[in-house]
Amino acid sequence: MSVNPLRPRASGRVTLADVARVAGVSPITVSRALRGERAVAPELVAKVKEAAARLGYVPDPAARALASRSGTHVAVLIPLLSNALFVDLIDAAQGVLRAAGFQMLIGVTNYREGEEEQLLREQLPHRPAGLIVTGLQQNRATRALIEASGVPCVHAMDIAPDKGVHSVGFSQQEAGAAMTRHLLGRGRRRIAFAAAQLDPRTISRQEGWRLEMERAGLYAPSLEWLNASPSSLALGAAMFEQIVSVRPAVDAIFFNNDDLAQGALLAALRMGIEVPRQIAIAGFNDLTGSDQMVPPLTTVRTPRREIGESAARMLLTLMRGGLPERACVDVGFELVVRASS
Amino acid sequence: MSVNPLRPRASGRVTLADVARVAGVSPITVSRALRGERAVAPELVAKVKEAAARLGYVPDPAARALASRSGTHVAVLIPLLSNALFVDLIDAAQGVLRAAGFQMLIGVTNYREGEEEQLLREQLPHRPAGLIVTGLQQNRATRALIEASGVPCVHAMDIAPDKGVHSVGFSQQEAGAAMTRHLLGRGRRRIAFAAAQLDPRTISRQEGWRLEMERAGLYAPSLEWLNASPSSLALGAAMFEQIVSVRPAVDAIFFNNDDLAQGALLAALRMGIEVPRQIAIAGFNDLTGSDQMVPPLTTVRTPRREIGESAARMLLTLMRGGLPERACVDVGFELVVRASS
DNA sequence: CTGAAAGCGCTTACAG
DNA sequence: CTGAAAGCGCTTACAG
Repeated sequence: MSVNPLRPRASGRVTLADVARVAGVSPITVSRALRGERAVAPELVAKVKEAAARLGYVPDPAARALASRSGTHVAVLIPLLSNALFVDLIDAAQGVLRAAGFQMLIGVTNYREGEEEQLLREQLPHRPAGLIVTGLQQNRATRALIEASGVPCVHAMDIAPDKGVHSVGFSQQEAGAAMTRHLLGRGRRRIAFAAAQLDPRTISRQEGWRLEMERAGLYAPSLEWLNASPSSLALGAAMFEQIVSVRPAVDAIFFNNDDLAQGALLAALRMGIEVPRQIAIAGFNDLTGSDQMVPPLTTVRTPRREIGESAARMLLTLMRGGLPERACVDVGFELVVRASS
Repeated sequence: MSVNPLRPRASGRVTLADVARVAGVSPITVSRALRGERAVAPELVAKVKEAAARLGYVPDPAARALASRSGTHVAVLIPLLSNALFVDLIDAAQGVLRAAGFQMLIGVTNYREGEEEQLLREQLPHRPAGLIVTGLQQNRATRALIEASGVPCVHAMDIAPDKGVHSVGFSQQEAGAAMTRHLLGRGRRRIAFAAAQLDPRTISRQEGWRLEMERAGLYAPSLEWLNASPSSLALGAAMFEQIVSVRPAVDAIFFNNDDLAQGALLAALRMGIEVPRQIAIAGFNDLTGSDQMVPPLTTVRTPRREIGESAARMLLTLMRGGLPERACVDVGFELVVRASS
């Protein structure tokens, strides 16, 4: 049992002090050299880095968080893990954040009222270095919490051009309008809007649809089919069956999410209804499988990975005390026209 | 600017010491009373809790982690976020862990060689209170890391009845065998096994299929269709087209994951091949939409939420220093026979 | 059952 | 450019 002189502490863990001893400098100099903070003589930096590497030094995040009052992790709040949309978002953000040395803590609200606020109250004591939240519709208390914490925060998925917040996303309303214009351009007149979940982004898309329908003089409340249940293929199938039976004159349905539209296409198949000859179907998000449907689904491709990356990068800038080029990044969207319309 | 006597610290944060002062006890007593550790006089506990509530005291996780050498979070390592299987797993585990006051940190390996080890090297310095990893096939270095860290660890998805590890899952091989027996029972003879990703659990299922086929005297290497690409509907469609064109005599295909099988069903629809009359299709996992397919998909329902919850509960026991009733929990699986077979 | 002391491993704020 | 001191807010280990 010989004691390795390079690892003097019996506790096992190599600390800053160990590195300092080996490098022949003070602990604070090691701290500064390793973080690249303030000016440290280049030769000392080299000596410190070599010593740290030799000892296999890994900084203790808990000690760092306690001393600096800011952790090395970012908290990300999303509504759902069961929607590929948000999974893509966090997966992309994760990549950027991790490369920069930040951990990511995921909070899921399940679209529950007050859950975002509750999660924040649990998260904030952990001193996250940054925050990414979904959408712009935080309640009063949540906004106050964020503000008071002083933790940099980026809003993902939607954009707020004027407000004093940082956001990355695209105009949900404009996307809803674009799909509606496409269907109108194909000669469809009685275009139903069918949605589930009814989150703020859904409502924005509905607004886009409604404005275009009104402009075309075709809007009617009976074309709106809203269901607050979670989105799913089964629900889409059920909504499709209901719409075609109650309103046989409807000649197109714009579903608010691809899973609904996929379910509708499968229901049409079962019912022997020809798409798009008898009725056009459109979706939203371009989820997995939409290109494989029979017929392939017309939809709006939403660049959620790009949103995740861009939001993470913006947050990185804010966490480093910098100012992002723009406080609001519009990544746009893409109409994907396939055979279902 | 009057100073609130209940919040003496200018820094804003309410600390243990503040609570101790108000309750008229020492800080360590507050610590013990709040954690329910060791015996503290009931009346003191009440006084402390009241003071803590009045001051709105929230323990600082960083300070606690530094002092106790153990964090208040659990690290969970999964292969992919884009597979609903793992999302369900962590979502369920999250619920149990959060209710017990633990945060959850998610690491994604993307099935990359060595990535699990790398993630662990990043995570362990954060002193997680516990670990949940996917499967049982960790490499040597990874197992050594876990062992040396002393952090309690539960393996999810597969089971290890004999080994000295803690596991929650079901027998992947037995599930593969059960589906194969079902297809054989329906009179199918040339049952192909089609798989993507080829992770250890896929290989186990293949083993189950192969053993049953051999027992029936029907095994042939030409029935194995393995593709290391990620699983997707598009890949399932492509594999289906290839199999029926190269081996027209195949009368059933057992796909290793539902997304492949869903893609195959849609491809059959496009090609005008009748399922199950001309060929039977079976999947695995019972993912969203499988019951909506045309025809609905026969599959194996895997209780991943139950696995997540059970693994989290077992870990909770271990983290509290207890010994779980059983080191290996088999949650089983369920054959779901629908019209596609 | 309760507490005074020491310490976890860093960084901040102040000097020089 | 470098460092000695103090402190972040808890818990451990030792007494009594």
